[in-house]
Amino acid sequence: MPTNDETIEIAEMFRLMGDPTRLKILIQCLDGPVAVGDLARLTGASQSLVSHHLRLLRAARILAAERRGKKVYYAAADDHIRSVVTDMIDHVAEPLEDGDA
Amino acid sequence: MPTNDETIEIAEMFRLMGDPTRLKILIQCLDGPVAVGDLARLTGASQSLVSHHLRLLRAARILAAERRGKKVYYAAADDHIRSVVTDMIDHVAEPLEDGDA
DNA sequence: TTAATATATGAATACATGTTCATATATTTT
DNA sequence: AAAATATATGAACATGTATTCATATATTAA
Repeated sequence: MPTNDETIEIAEMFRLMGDPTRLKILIQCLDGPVAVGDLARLTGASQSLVSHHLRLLRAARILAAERRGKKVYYAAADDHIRSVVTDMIDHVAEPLEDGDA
Repeated sequence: MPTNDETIEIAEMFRLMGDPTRLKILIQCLDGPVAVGDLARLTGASQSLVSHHLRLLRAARILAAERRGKKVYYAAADDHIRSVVTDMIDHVAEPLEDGDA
């Protein structure tokens, strides 16, 4: 059972994953580093909006940034992030279970 | 890679888990059914607020309700929900990893 | 039926937040 | 140096939402 502070921290991470635009960005970053411009293209969001969201995801250590020349590449911070997201993807992908569990 | 609709659905689940009060409720329901009144006591939130949140969690099939006499008991809907939450708890509990992964 | 307990709901509100627009900063190229 | 490309940031706004308060509904007890 997490402490109160941990619970708030966990909620904060879920909250950040709980916006469709941010989640799309995050999903695109699961398999490897993606440049900001590409994220904008892939998600259909504006460059500005993507940048704003990236700042939040970076601050929460959900994504990690790395600069290569003019471009900045973002990738999932670690395997835990990846597993939480893929777990939820699997959850939604599966058919509904029986109610009498 | 989830479809756009699936992504929105996943974001909605994360969003619901992303509020501290709701997450506290959800965590209390991980190990077994808990009555509404007890959830209010355990989380320190008002009965009304707990009920409002329970409605959202129930509607999203994150929690399942079962009535026994006067009381209504809530529990995590399935193992996927449990694993997503416990995964995140483990993630936060662990020390920071090296950046050169 | 009335009273008591347990939960749910509707309205109102204060606050948070996602998005856009304009602009600033950083990096490379010429 | 200036121009071009890529990303970041600040302000403003419109919308969403967590919470409270009062009240309604459901179930059991007397």
